[in-house]
Amino acid sequence: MDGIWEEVGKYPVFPELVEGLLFPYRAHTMTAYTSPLLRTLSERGYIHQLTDASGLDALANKQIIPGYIGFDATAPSLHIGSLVQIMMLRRLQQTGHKPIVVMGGGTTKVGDPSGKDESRKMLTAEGIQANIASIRSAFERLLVFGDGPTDAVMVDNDEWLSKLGYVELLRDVGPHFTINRMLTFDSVKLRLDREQPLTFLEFNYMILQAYDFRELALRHDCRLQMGGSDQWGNIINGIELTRRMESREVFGLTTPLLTTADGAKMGKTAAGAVWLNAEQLPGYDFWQYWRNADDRDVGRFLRLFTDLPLDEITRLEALQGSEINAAKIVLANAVTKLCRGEDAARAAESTASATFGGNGGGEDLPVFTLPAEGIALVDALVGIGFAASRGEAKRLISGGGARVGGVVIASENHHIAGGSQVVIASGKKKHGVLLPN
RNA sequence: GGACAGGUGGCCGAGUGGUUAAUGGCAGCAGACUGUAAAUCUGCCCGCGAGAGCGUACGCUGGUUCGAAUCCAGCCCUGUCCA
Repeated sequence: MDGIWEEVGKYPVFPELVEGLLFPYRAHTMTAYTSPLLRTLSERGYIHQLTDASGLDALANKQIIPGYIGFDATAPSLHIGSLVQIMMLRRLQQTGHKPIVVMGGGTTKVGDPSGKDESRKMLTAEGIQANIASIRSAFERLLVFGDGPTDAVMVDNDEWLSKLGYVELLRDVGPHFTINRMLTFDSVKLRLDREQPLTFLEFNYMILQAYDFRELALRHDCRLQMGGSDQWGNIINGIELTRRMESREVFGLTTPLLTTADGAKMGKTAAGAVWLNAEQLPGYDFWQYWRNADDRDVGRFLRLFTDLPLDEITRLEALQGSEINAAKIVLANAVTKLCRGEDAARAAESTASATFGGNGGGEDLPVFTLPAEGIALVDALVGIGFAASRGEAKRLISGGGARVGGVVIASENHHIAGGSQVVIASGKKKHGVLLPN
């Protein structure tokens, strides 16, 4: 990739375009693209780096582009850190191309060292397959699967990777990689610089991912691999390998590293990741995550994670002061609807407006059983999940953060009477209902 | 296989016999201010216990000591260099 890219500010520049344009062409501006695909991706903020912008633009005008993104199967659900990638596949389909979802059943056995400063524990083959089955549902909401030319397909790279013979792989693929170059990759360098172990197993990840691209080019005539910016190196490897082994030209595109405006990695909260699957995170919490977005993120998130038209988004993100809250509600509703369905979005919104609007809670709040004889406040807080231990619950109370029926409770020994439903809260945002049984 | 350096709470990182449930920073939680935002300030941040206190915890196992994260021995793991 050296020589293709120069950095101007934080955006990559295409030298061949710069010459003709007198000013640095930035990948973020959209004017240079003519294909709906690249125009859309560019306008909505998905593009960070692109291997051959004009080549891909031309190809997208000419044919249906099968494009893929690989997903690890390290957990039973993807979280919203992957949502940009999924949405990008959605855009691909929306603009008339073919999304290929590659589940990393094989590569997850190896483990991608990118962006991780330590190895993660190995998963069993069964665990990986269970995760894949569970992850699948999220894609089915956002992509149309089927047999048509632009229908999405899902494949598992274990299908070909697990059949590879070691010596065969070494002979076919090995000559196309030099250790010298592999050592320069960030994923490797990070570990070496920090003097952290990088196992030979992980070191091979990039080779397998490169092999994937080649395999998909053969099987599905795949022309494009997309991914997060941390995947740039891996993607380039795949492009090179496909060119060298098959003499096929394929393309690569990465998204910007998605962080929130205050610099945090997207999708992590106190309670853990913001999971896409309802089994991992209730719809109300999912909705709240978006409702609580930083002001500065609203426009960006609307473009990336919703299908709202751009002029509408421009209007919403321009709202000033507390009015921006209206845009956040639009954001929360739209994303929740896409990922969880319309009912989930509606339920979450009405619960939120009841809870924060004043009187009582909504039916979407977490619930805990209130025994007839009542319950100690500490136990209720732990039971409903607002505190991890009784000690933590007590600290919450003594810090003035615990409420019963809207009233701050100062006593650690407070006992909630049984018999009638009551809302308890931790702080101003976490609410739950105690229901008599 | 050898030499050297290391393994501390979610992370980073102090601590080299008692005053250490363990400085500090980050992350997190709560309070104030607000708009369910940001920034800022304040408090909290292993478990149990109303409390005095008790129980666990500094890679693992054992030992020395009235007392060990800190000393000793063996082991496991990691890194750097050497073979």
